[in-house]
Amino acid sequence: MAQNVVSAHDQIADRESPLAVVLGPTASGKTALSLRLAEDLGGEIVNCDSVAMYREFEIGTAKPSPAERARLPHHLFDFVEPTEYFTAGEYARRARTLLAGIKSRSRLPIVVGGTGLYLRALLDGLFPGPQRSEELRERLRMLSTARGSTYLHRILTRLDRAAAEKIHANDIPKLIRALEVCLSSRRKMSELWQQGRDALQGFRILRLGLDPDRAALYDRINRRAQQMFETGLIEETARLLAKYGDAARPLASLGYKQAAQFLRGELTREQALQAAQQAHRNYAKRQMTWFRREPEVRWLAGFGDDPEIQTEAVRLLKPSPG
RNA sequence: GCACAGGUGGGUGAGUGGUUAAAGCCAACAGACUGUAAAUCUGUCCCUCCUAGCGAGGUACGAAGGUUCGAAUCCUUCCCUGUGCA
Repeated sequence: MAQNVVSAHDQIADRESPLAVVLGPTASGKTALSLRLAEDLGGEIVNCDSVAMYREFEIGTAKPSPAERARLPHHLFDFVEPTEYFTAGEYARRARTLLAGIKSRSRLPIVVGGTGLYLRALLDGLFPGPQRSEELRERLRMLSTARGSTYLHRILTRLDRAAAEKIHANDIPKLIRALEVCLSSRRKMSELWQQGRDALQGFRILRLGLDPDRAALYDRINRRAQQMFETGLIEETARLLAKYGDAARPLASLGYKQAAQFLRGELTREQALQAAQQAHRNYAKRQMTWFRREPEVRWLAGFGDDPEIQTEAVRLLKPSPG
């Protein structure tokens, strides 16, 4: 059934145009696959990788190289300032605007990335909740430090029992968001949830998922992290630290965090590398857990830079004749 | 060769006679995720069986013996490892 989605929709709804999504864990070859797809099918790349959206974070994010980007249009890379907070909601708005533009040019949008929440925000939408409030969060964070996360959970239970039951008492960030929603909207978050999500309209979505062998993936992750260290990740981190201090948000993310620990003398270079490799592996695992739940994914058992996988992917995306 | 220190589950590392199949941490595996998400959190984690439980049985703290109602914990010998002295 899944294989017929393209042709079936072609017949029924000609107002819907195709949208390709390439998802998969870090280092699975999403970039390589998306380039091939874009070139074969006349596509434009739309990034869905939260850290690659930040300016000045280059080596640790494995962004497509300038040469690769010169081959065809790439969107939503390098547009967030390092000190800026960026969110899934903001991403969804920008990406949707972009998608509409690509559609109007009759090109194939190819959304590529590993950030599950952002992808869901784009495709399925978010609930109609308030945006983040730094002041409120600051107060909640202080409360959490002073009284513990269980205390936050108790407050949430009083404000919104249904939401509290879904969030574990130890999960501080999610507790803070739920409290923020309840307090600043003066409504229960669980009620706002029931209003549903604003799913993306006007596209028939074709999800391609990369699912390489786990051991091979971990091996590739290790090598790539080492390569990042050898090709200037530490220098890049030092530059960012000097320029922004801790204010640059992605400095807390994979690779950068460990490079910063090395620079502060908390780890040796070797320890930092091993910790970075470990963090990338753990991340890949979490991504797989998220994407397994993604609906209607055509899984490809291999890496995206494998020509056979690419050919299979192209075939899946091409409308079947007749 | 002698003298100390030590050998614990995939790793690290507690435990020094009895609620100990053995803390905690890590890894691994599985899961959650509705505006910080490359974040954050949860579960499982010796083997087998089932009526799936704070259930039953079997193994287990370098090895082999011993003491004891009872040992990872005490004793003996042996084997390894580190450090010091030769």
